[in-house]
Amino acid sequence: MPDGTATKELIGRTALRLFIEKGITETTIRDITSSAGIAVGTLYRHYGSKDELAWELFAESYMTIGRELHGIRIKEATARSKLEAMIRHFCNIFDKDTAMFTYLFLSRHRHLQKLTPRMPNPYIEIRSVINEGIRRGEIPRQDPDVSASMVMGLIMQMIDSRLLGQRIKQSIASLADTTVAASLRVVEA
Amino acid sequence: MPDGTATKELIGRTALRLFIEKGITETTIRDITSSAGIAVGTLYRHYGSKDELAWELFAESYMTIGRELHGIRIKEATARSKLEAMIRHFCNIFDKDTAMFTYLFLSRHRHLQKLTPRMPNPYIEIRSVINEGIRRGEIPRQDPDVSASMVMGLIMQMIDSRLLGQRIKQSIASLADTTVAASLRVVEA
Amino acid sequence: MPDGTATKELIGRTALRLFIEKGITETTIRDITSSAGIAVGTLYRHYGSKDELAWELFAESYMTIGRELHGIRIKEATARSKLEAMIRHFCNIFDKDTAMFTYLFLSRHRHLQKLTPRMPNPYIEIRSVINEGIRRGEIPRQDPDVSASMVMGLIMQMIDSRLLGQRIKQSIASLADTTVAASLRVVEA
Amino acid sequence: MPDGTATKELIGRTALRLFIEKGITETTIRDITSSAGIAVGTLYRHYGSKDELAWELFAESYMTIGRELHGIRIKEATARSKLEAMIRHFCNIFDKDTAMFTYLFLSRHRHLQKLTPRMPNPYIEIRSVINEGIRRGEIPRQDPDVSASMVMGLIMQMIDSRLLGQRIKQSIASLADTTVAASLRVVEA
DNA sequence: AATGAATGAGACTTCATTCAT
DNA sequence: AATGAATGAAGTCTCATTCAT
Repeated sequence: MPDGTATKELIGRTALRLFIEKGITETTIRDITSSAGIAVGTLYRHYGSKDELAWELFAESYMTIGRELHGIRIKEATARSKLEAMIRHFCNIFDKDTAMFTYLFLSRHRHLQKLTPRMPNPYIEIRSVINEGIRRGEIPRQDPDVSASMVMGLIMQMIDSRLLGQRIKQSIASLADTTVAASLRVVEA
Repeated sequence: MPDGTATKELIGRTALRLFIEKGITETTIRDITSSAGIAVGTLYRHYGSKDELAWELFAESYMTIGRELHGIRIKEATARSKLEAMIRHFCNIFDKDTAMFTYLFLSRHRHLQKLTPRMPNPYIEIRSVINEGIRRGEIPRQDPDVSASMVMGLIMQMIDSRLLGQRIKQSIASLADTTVAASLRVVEA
Repeated sequence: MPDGTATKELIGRTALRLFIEKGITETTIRDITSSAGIAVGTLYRHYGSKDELAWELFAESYMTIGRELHGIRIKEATARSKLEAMIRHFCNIFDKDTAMFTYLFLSRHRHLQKLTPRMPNPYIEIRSVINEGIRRGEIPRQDPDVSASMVMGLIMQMIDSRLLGQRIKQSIASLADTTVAASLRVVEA
Repeated sequence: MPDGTATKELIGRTALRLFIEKGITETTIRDITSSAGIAVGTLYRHYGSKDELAWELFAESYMTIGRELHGIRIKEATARSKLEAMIRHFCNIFDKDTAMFTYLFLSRHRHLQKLTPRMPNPYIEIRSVINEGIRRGEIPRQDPDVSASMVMGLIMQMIDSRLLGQRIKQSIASLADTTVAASLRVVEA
């Protein structure tokens, strides 16, 4: 029963790789289909347009991470342990699905404005951790948006460094430790 | 009255604005020329191609900032004062020429690999500050590349927050204070 | 229970409607099958191609009308009564199966050259009426092709007016009277 | 001074010919440009799209004829002379620019709904002649819309006969005489 | 220096048709 | 008989670049 699901996944996987390698605009539909070994028309049976393909690839992963961070926030007890678990989770995802994570990182500016408040959202989860930490007296009073941004900045930079890959050769584990430590220092003053 | 220069500057200014608004690939030569009120052919008298225009716009500003940070590094006395002056310098540039800074931020991934080691380079300057700080015992022993990356991450995130402009409404001055403080905490442990 | 026939008719009916609404070229196979609630492959079991479908729909109705007009020509006695009966017959068909008639009207230029002399043909019937009328002295000597064309012109225009529907809101019955009268005046001089 | 006007006219002329020969939808952009001996991009410098090209070709001629009929209506004295002059004018246009007239005839259904009430309009002129004729007692009381439609029907059929060209070989002059006579009979009862 | 009409490769997308199930 | 995923040729349109004026 060739229900097409396998083909759709093949297309998604192939597109992801090419979008990362060359950029979304620079990747043509024919790049994707010939790389995937399918006909052009087949792509359009599964995705309405190139834009829709790019967006679906983004939104799916973005919301998945949002949901996972939400799970961590609920499960862990303290602000410290939540933040640490979240950052380590980012590292795990990066290790397990570098391509997906890289795509999220590189294409976020293109897609961010299409997100609706209802969608699961990693940034909101981090801010909530800080908010709750302040309320419980675990961390000093501070602007939760500024702090959440800075924590995100540290994580993003970790990825940036790996992607450009020129300057930092650390293992992802040691980067995790360093980033956790830095994040806690930034948040706890 | 070298009016060729004025035209070239007009083109550069116009292109910069459009590149930021729509992205480089999404901006057409005709977008630029009609916005600037000139003919298509005129653009090609001043820039060899669209790629060259995008690169020249990037490299010029990137190297200027590199030179300015170099000046700060030489002038200031301590690692602390150097880092603080550098971050405040970034804020000043952002205030004075937001468009240029935004363009650098958004297009860096496209251009970074074209940089040669000989070119003035903001990142190198920050790393040098940390390196020297360690050697003089002003800050603890640490991986200068990791630390420089994290400081850059904080600065980049500040810009990111302003550009997406959804979450942070702080004045750039107050962001400067916060970023300086966070950077020092990250570096000094 | 020959259910293949029912499906074929469903396809024909659906295609007819869409061909009228959007034009033949502008109607896609998928438009037809999804409108009819069947699979694409099913259409091709009943019609060899889209062109064949369009032609079959045309030819079937065109020849039916030709045969009916032939019946009228044989049954009625005078040129006057034949012409009147024929025009009223057109009006009846229009009322009973507007879709089919509209399709004939709109697609005739595309199909007319595929007609062979052997096929039943409404125009030939009208010309024969005029020819016979002249021979019997019922109507003045005149070019039967020109006159038949003009009578067809009046009928076609009646449909045209209804289809574009902007200018004439008369009931089809009252249009019949007027058209009959005008046709007789055109033919009888 | 190659201002491009010549090229635009060349494109229009070529497109008109092909639209008539093959139909609008069936004529491709490449058909037009290779027939005209120009590049694809050149067509798009002069016409925004294929639809716009088809419409511009239609509207221009349609309104010109509307304006010319208006001139006739004002210049001639009686309903009879006006109608006769108008029908002869149609014949003259057909002789002088058969291609344009043919195009108007074949593509009218596609374009008619884009006409606005403000545009010069041949049908309106014919109806006005009948309206005024009734008011002055030159022709009997009758529905001006129905009569105008029937006159248009006779004219259209004359073209139809020439285009399909199978049945009528009369010179356009003799068709004019016949059509004038028939029209007057239709209108004057 | 400036102009802008012309170029044509190449992008995205559609759609009639096939065929394994 | 019916299904619908897959095909790929062909369509429309864009756009960086050139060049005669």
